[in-house]
Amino acid sequence: MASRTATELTHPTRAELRFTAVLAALSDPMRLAIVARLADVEPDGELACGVFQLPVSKSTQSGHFRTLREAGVIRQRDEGTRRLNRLRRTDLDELFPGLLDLAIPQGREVIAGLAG
Amino acid sequence: MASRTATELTHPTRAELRFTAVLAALSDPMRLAIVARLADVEPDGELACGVFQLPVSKSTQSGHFRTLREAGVIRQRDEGTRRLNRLRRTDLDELFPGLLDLAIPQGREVIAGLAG
DNA sequence: AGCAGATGTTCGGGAATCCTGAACATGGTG
DNA sequence: CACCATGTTCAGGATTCCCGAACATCTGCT
Repeated sequence: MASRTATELTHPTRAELRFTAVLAALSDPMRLAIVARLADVEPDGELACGVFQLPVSKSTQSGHFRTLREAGVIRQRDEGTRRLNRLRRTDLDELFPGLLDLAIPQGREVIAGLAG
Repeated sequence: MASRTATELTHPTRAELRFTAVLAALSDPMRLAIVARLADVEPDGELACGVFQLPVSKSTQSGHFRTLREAGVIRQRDEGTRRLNRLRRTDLDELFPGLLDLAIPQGREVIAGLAG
């Protein structure tokens, strides 16, 4: 899947990262949860889209990942049938120091709220 | 004006501030510019809505202020015919330390881009 | 008091965005 | 090859955003 032919997995370069886009990407509970789980497997840890069991439809989840990638919060690559996601920690820490450290605990709270 | 009778200027308490709402409020260039200008008159400095000369319509600007207030980023009070705005610095710093210090320079860049 | 100006808010319509189920595409497996 | 698993795309309805126009409130002037 992943339609490699159609959507070529475009990522913004570090210089192209925009604060407003990153904030917009992080301003959603589901996306915060995704970021927090990715932070738990750092560094170099990757998680497939499917392992996140969020209470939203599959297409909505797909949209969330695209939003995060186009904002530059995560990096995606295809491996076989799965799309693997990794947090762009170094880029974000360099440009917006402290932001991820603020967002990640908030994402964990979302996860706790979903489970509990 | 300010329609004191209809919309009673409701502010969230500190405990009611939500990270996602604050991030959403800060994820817009115009609102970032507002925050940066309010930061320049801290502490206890207040600015009327009208002093911000943003390239948006008056009604849009009014909506931006409401978004910021309902997210808990600013505090508003009416004085005569003007609505005065103040940054909720202590609340935000306590709950999300570093976030404003990240957002304010970004807002200044927006302002510089508008002037230049 | 009455009227005009200043400052903001609200309302209605058109544009853009978000969420979802259904259909589609691709890779792995028996 | 048939089948399943993983994700994406598409079309629709609902929500949100932006704007101009109209409205509301306060202040000042005569």
